[in-house]
Amino acid sequence: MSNDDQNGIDYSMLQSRLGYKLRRAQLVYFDVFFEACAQEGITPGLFSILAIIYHNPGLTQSAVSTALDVDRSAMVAAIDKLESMEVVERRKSKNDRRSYALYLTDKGKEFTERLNRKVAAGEDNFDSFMKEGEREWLLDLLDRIIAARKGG
Amino acid sequence: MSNDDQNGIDYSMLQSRLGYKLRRAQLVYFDVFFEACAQEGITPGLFSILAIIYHNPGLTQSAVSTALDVDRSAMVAAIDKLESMEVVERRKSKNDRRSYALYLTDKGKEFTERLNRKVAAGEDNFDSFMKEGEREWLLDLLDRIIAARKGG
DNA sequence: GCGAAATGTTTGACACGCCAACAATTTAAA
DNA sequence: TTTAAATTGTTGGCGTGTCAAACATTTCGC
Repeated sequence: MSNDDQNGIDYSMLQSRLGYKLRRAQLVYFDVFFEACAQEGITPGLFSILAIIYHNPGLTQSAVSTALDVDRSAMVAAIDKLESMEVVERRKSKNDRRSYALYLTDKGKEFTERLNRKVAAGEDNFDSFMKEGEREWLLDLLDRIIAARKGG
Repeated sequence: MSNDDQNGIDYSMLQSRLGYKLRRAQLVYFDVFFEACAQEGITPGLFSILAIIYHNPGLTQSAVSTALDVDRSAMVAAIDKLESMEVVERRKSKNDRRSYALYLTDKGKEFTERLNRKVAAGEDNFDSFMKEGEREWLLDLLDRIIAARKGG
């Protein structure tokens, strides 16, 4: 077995580096993910926000940001954009006058469902190299990696 | 089976999205990778460059950039830094007066080997949640994903 | 020999993550 | 109850990384 690719480059030191391989593989799937989202005029990051709000209506911006593990300052421009697209709305919370409760509009719900179908189809369309059951196994292993984040 | 995490958030739409899970997992391993590199005053991107030059001495900057799938303009500052650390040197190519041939210095070879041990140890130290043989399986599957990049 | 392509390089735009502030508000402590 | 500490949304700055375009020098194809 060789450590060369088709260009004759020796990748020995990177061959068994999960950090490197995960990055390259993530870039590949990001393209798939991105292309599906772009068809609906949106980015993968914005889709993940919609996906969270869809199943968790009423969440605050901070709650969404911690759910997705992004900085809450990044949420401002994101919700601004989704609100300008009329798929998300900020409602003033009665309990806490500091925060907003986030909801999808009717248009937003339909938009998110269509987006979800498109993204899922885009990924499934790219799974031809996977053997039976491998996808589920991969998702499970990735979950374990994510869960082991802090001092597993 | 629930789609909630420990905070009671419903992740249904993201639960089986490889694009999302790969990104999260990559972030986790990037931290491991980054920490190991930081101990030697370097970044994961610079390590990958060293790893390529280590096993492929004499490569041009463009060859390294295509091998790592990064823009060749990004190579300039990277090699500048590695040269200032005296681990890499640009030698003028006799055949092609446009390009440089990249080589590791003796110091650079030792540096890269120590770095490689540290990065590998950092990853192995984080593999406790993996079952026997799972790591090889994962690396193989990631390779297939990367190889399927263009029109799989 | 002449036009096309490659190499290293610079530059500018753009996005993104990270961190530090800040005002308004809520919570906890004394 | 008064006061200190924490939270929320928001802005701004800084560093990074990506991407595209341009450029001079040099090489390659015809």
